[in-house]
Amino acid sequence: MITLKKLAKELKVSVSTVSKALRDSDEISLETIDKVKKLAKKLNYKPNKIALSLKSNRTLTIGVIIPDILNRFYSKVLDGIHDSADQYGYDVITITTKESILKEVDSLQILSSGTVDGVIIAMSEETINKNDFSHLKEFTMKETPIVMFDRVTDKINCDKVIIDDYDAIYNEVKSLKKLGRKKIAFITTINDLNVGKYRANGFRKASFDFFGKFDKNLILRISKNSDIQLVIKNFINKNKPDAIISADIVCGVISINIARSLEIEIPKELSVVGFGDKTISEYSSPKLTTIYQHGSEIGNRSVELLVDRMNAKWFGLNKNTNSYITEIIPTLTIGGNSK
Amino acid sequence: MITLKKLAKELKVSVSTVSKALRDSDEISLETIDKVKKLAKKLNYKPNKIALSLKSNRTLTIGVIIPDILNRFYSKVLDGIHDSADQYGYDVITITTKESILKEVDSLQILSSGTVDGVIIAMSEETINKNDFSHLKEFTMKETPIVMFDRVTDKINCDKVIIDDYDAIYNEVKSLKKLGRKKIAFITTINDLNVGKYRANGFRKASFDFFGKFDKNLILRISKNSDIQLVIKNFINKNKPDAIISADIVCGVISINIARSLEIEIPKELSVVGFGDKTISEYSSPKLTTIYQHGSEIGNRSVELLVDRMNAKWFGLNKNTNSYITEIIPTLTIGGNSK
DNA sequence: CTGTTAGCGCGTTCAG
DNA sequence: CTGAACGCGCTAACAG
Repeated sequence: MITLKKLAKELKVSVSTVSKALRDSDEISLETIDKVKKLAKKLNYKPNKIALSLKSNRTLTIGVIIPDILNRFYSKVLDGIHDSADQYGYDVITITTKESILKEVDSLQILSSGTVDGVIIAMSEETINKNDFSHLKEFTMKETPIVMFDRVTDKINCDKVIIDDYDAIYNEVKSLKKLGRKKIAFITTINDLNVGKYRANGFRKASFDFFGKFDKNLILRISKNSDIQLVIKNFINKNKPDAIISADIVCGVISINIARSLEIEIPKELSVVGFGDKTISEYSSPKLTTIYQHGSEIGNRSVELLVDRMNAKWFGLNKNTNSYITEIIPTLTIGGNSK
Repeated sequence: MITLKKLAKELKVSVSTVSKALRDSDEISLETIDKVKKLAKKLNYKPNKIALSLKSNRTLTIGVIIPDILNRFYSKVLDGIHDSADQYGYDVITITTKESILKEVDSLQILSSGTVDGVIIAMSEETINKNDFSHLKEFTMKETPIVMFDRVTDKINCDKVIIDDYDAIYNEVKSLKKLGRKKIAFITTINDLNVGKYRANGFRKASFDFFGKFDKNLILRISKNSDIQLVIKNFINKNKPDAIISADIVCGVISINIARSLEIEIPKELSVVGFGDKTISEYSSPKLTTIYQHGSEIGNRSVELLVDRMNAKWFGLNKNTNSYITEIIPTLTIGGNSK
């Protein structure tokens, strides 16, 4: 590794002269600057980030804690985080909890030993179920800023970024009704998550508002280990809905394909709407009507909020420490089969 | 931030006493050890990783450079990397190149300023197309070990982990023939990638070996911006294959759904095989016959190889510096529609 | 214009 | 048993 010391030795000057020369200090003669820079370039000198961090107490790295990197939504958010972080000059260190609260606690520990300047987190399923946020509470007591997204809780005071799950579904029911649909079903595999509940609530409320009643037979909750394809097939056969809203990212596509195999015409006899993105919608024919979650925007905004907090900390910019922002990223329904 | 210094001040002892006490040194009285540890626990003291790194010249962090985190294959590998890295006690910092050689060069720069102990990389598409590996060559000259996976090149000397793309397709043709298929088609959207070429070559060779000829009309190369669904539909109508092998992760599922919409019975009239994983195969009905890439295993092995090199560097273990390993992870075909 | 000194947080000498 | 001194690589305040 090339260090200032080595350059200094080679040039027979002091370390600080080299340091200053490389930063174009006007305390150093142009001649020396030139000499130093030439050698630095030749030996491909790179200032050691670790040493810089130790001095400045900033690592220019942010930590991201997510439940699962294989979940398409989270990988989209992560992608957005990467993009924005890159723009602001931050590196990203990611840890996945696999939905375990234990790993979440560990992750927070790891990140609180000075490796990152800030943290972005979506809580694990277990954390939500156990309703135990003590590790997060503890973390917010420290000086490292934290931003929560998607899986959030009122119990923790910090900036948050979420999508309007409730409204997304509510509005979907509304426009399906406008298209003349009369028997709208709701299929979910994520009812134990907050987001899943919000979406189900949106559906229930909309059913009341637009149809005057809510038929609970039209909600299909699928448990983790069941044969999704089979369950949906039976459900469609039994209930014959003319529209299906999927609360998650897979059931929409599956429903379309099942319906086709049952000789149901889409969108004539059945509209299918679900969360997803462009790639997901490609998987079915006709394409799924997709509620686009703006995963990358969520990532972008999370980084921006975090950067604001970090700047406030380092540069003492005017940022009210006691008031936190909860930002709601709207969903968008595009394309597909329901027109 | 709680430091040794603060603890020392609080307890009115010297910094080194605190340091030793925390590490159970027998130079320190049990009484003092107890006192120190109690306070450390109370204040939740965590040794500063940055300072440790500066001293030891090790960061216990590995850097990962991948073309795209939204690509399911790479996110699976990344997941495997996370798992193994975690086991070995390493953090993971990830950078995505978005298939740009420029970003790849940058990424390597970023990671070579002391932030990571080792690097795992899959090259960008642009790097491969331009055939320009100088930045990688340069990197291998430094002391930071590097492991390449999936997108690799002979030009660079380092450990590598790849899958047997050629054999995977070759064997697939073989078993489809065994099932009585006579007109096997090959659909690809990734012909400009090495892996795409290997797979196409496997198909070509197998066609010769098992059918005595190769009909190039049965290879469908789809360009980036075309309407995949439409192109495949026309292709099937025109060529009427009785089996389709998809070189990538999307065309298999799409083909099944298109075929169904054309009233083609699967698997009776048409078998469809493609790369993917369990989730992907759920997207079609009947399910896709899936060539499983073992993404996580690739990640696991990459980390293991890297850890070996890093250990060799730090602890001088017996590891031949001049001989590098190329590990081939076999594919596996599971389930689906072709029986 | 250049060099010396100090200090970021830590662990490891070496002296008391 | 305890503390002072040193060095990891770097910058900044202070001397010359």
